[in-house]
Amino acid sequence: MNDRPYHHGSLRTTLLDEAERTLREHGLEALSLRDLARQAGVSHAAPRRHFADRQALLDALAEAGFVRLDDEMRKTIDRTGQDYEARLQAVAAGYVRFATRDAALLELMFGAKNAKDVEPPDTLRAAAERVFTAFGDLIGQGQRAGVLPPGDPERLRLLLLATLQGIAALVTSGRVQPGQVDPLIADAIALFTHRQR
Amino acid sequence: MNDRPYHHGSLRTTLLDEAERTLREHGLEALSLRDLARQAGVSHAAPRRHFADRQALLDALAEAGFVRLDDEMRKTIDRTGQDYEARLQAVAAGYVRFATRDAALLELMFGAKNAKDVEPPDTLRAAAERVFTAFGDLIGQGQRAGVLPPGDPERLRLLLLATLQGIAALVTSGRVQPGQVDPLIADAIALFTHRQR
DNA sequence: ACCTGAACACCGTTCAAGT
DNA sequence: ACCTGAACACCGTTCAAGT
Repeated sequence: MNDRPYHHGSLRTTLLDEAERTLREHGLEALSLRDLARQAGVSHAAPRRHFADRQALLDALAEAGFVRLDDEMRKTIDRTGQDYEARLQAVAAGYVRFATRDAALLELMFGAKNAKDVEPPDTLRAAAERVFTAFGDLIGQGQRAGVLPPGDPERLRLLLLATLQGIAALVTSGRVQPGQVDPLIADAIALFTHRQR
Repeated sequence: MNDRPYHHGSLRTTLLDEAERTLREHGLEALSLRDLARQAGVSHAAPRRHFADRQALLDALAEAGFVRLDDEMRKTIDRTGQDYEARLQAVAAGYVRFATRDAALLELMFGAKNAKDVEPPDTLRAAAERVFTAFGDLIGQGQRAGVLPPGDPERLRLLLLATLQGIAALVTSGRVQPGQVDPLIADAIALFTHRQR
């Protein structure tokens, strides 16, 4: 512990990893720059070199979150076969799982509280964009497959995103049990595909 | 300012009102007990008599939020006529308006971050319950009117709630413009009522 | 019953100085 | 280029004491 060299070497990565863990296990309130520095074995002012301020760290976390979510989504799409409804169900379930496992991170990603007057950096916006594009592609596939109704794909995309986001919020707040998630998603998809149940 | 009596008289209410305003205008981060005390013209330790700690104030805010939301919902229901779809649209729009106007408050109400290990007080749970019951009633009306599909009303209620919560989240995060809200809600309701568009 | 004032242990942020 | 240490202005929380 004390034989650490003067230069940490990978402080930025260490801070981000540790921050993501703290966020997941103890929430945003518990995330302190001084504490992260302590865990990394550097002085409290050292993080300053890598993150201008606390918000910069949070933005970096959000961006990494979008990158990971995008990754997971694309992997899920690759893994599923040609059955569109099964694919949609899998992607939706994956999204909700991410959102509930990393609820505090998702809040950061959707910036409810930081969006007061500060603009998110371009790299964060771009990472978010990629996720939304992936959702758009998924909608397009469904429409071409005739499983989703025709019409403005943008509206369908927003509606699907809203539904998943909402289901995740209900789980996070304890109003829906994790076991209810998959049937709830199936219900939601049934609405979209106009299959009566 | 300085001619204030030793006993404030209505400190609790003053603190809550001021806190709600701060929450709306500057977000949760900006909410400090010491600052509230300062604005109320009392010492920083005075709020302690009314709120055991910061979390107790946040819980009280959340509870007041549920009470107000419940109030608004019931008023909206009373105001609308017999056209069920119009009523549903009005209630949904009202919910989303509340959620976007008081986004930080809604986060408190749905306790994403405080739900780490602390249990919310009974009064808060009860206030939340009343809102969810109102939603359940609304679903029941729709099913009896034959506008909503039959089947488990609980699932429909969760799905509707999730959709509205999700739409609000998209607005709050700036991914949906306020002007897009009403059409988006209309789209969502159309899905529920199985009207093709 | 309600509020004050001092005290304690934390923060984020800044900046001159060290390696 | 990267990190330290002291300093500053804030927090929430506690508690003896005042009215």
